[in-house]
Amino acid sequence: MTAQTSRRDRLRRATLAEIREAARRLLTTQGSAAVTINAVAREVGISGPALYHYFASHEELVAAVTADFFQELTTAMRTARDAHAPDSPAARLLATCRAMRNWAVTHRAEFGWIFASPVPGPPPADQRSDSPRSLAGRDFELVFLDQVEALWATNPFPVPEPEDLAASVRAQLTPYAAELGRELPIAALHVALSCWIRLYGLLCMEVLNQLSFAYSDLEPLFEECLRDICHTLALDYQPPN
Amino acid sequence: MTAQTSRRDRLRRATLAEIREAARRLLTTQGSAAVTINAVAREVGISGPALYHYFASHEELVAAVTADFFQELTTAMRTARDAHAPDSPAARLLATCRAMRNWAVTHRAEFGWIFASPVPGPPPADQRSDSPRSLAGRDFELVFLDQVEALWATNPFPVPEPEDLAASVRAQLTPYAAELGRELPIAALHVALSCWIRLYGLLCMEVLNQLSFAYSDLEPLFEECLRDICHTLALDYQPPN
DNA sequence: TATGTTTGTTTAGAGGCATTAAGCAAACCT
DNA sequence: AGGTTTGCTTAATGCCTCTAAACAAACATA
Repeated sequence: MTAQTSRRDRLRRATLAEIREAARRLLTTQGSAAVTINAVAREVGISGPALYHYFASHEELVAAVTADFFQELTTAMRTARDAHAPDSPAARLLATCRAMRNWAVTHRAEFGWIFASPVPGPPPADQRSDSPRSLAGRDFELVFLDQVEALWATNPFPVPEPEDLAASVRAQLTPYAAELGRELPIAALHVALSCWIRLYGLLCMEVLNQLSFAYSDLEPLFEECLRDICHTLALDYQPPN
Repeated sequence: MTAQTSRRDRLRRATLAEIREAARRLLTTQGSAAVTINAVAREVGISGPALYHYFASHEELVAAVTADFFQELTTAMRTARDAHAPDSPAARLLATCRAMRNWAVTHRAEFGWIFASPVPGPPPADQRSDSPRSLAGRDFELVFLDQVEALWATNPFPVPEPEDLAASVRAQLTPYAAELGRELPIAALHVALSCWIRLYGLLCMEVLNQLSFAYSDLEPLFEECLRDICHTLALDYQPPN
């Protein structure tokens, strides 16, 4: 099925990679506004419109680069997780989260790009959920959720009683839970997502410089957040290193 | 001191207001990318470069509009707060926070603009902290912090022991506390900021559509967050309405 | 009141960006 | 060997930011 890599195929693949690298280089060195079709083409050594043979539009190039970032971040998290045995779920979850923040602060431009790049919500009908960008984003979320699911299987954590879970939350989460197809009750999924939102939201605010008016190093806040999350998930918090 | 409003002054002021209104209209109807100098000028009825007599650059126009949004949001929060007597601090704080979310979801474009608009951190030396945009942003944060301070004065909430507060947090917060000049111990300030970060972060993620993959209506999540915050601040949570 | 300055505006223009169109040459396939 | 696909180029359109030059009306003042 995988087309035999003809000479042309290999060249094309190499150029595609080079283009994405150039785009990323421009982003990290000169900011997101510098990632223009023309500038990237110049960087690669081809002339403007030639780039349209590789990406149909500026938006598509942006999406491809975003997918790259998601994948790299996801890989970093998975790698950190796998450095700990499956029978110590707390260590695995903490390592995953810390790897996430570590990637975010060592790749601020890329992490901010993931956020600030236009995710205009669901205007284009059902959001083309098969685009590489969406797939990579999905995969990213799953790193966390899958671990909570594994945790639930062996060390179930307390969840709100059905009567304490707002009916609308249950209604909203039902389709998503079905789409996930995981063995996680709605209430547990809600707890997991709440934790995820706190983590992700904190990093978002850190990288978008919304907290620099008061804090310069958010690592202690992040660790406090992890402590809270461990408490919520009935895990033993362990400080880093 | 206030210059007597000559005829020219009045006209200028009117044009300035009209320009900012036009910019906002373009933002809400066509998205942030549509807020260009040319488009705004067209909307107002003057021709491109004329707008440079009112704003020195596109960036400055963006900053002015951002300041407008901050002010409007701040006013909405203060108004909601003042609808409750000063002797029911819980009601005042809850009303403030709910007004914040209400403004955010009824003015998604504006709230997202506040976030996504380039706050490139502290590259320009000390961040020109006297720009209208920065002042308005400062004022916005104070709506929340001032209430926590008032709360602290009458109903002090539990704060972490000094030995539980990371030394670096204390070090980081000391200059900010001094700059605030409020009667709030560092530990209490830290608790207040943690609450603020959760609130603001949740709204940020909601408006930036980072949660739409699972939730469509985040109001219940916001109320859960408020419940947590009330618990942290030793307040009685009261459901809305 | 006459004169000079400030202010609001316009058109022209430079330089950049996204994108499309037309054309050319090398690589590929048959 | 000939036709097709692919990669690339230059032109060209229309948008953008921003500067420059020019002009007229409003203002200030001697």
